[in-house]
Amino acid sequence: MERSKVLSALSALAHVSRLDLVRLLVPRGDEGMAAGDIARTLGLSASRLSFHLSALEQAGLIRSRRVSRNVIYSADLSGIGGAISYLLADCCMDHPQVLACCGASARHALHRVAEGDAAPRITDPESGTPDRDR
Amino acid sequence: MERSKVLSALSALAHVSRLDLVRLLVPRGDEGMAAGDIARTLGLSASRLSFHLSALEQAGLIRSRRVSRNVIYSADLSGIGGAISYLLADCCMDHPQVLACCGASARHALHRVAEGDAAPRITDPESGTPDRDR
DNA sequence: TCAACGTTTCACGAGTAGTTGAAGGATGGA
DNA sequence: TCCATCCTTCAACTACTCGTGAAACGTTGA
Repeated sequence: MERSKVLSALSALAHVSRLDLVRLLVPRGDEGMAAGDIARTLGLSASRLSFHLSALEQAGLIRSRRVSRNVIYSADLSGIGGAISYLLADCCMDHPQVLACCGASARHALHRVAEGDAAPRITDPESGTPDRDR
Repeated sequence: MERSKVLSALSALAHVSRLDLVRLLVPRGDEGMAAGDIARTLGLSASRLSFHLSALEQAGLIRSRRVSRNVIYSADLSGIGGAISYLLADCCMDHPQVLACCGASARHALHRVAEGDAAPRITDPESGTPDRDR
């Protein structure tokens, strides 16, 4: 992941509403959530939500698709993972003390990953994602 | 780690000079680096550097100590790790697809951590550091 | 005590991000 | 075609962040 992409991802995440947005969308996976439902859940005005959503989308952390009248937003897990990965690997050089802070739960989950329980595709969005929107 | 702390850590990292600062300091471990040397290395003015350093310190990502006339800055690895850990665990709920993006090296390192080989050596300065700018 | 050095703080101007409310598309149903 | 609904974009404003240069601060050695 390029540095400029990581920087925009970090500044996108450095806002309480947008962090809430990601927290809300990640567990919902590809199913996602309509913008209106998100606004009601988080108590944001439509225009403010739209502003934050487009910031996150431009940073490659979420994606959108239109379904009839609604626009469904879902987390871009590889984008989020890419940013975290940059911090761990390129920025902290996988320093053991940093990794140790990532806790037992991650370790657990990583074991699951190693055993093949991971979600199907992890591939880079740049290459493969075409045109679900516009 | 509290949310407000994570938010300030993220916005501290969301700046090219400060990301460079962390990248510079992490491989130097506790040994750290004097502010003047950092300024020369990164080509920053003294006042600008001081501003960025105090932003990082307030966010809990680095720490400082005075040694004679110099102020030595070093990475706070648990602070950095705590912020990344929040992103992985609290924000992404250790989603396997996010963890999968963190790459083979982190997985390797985490396995080492899980096996109890955690954090014995922290300082590892000149050996393998890929400092592109110096 | 004083000068030199390394670092921080301050004041200022410029640029950018965040919020609000209103207006502007896109879509679906009558 | 018209209207309601859902969402985005725009304009205006405020608040914040960034960068520069100058001054201030703390430490050291003569």
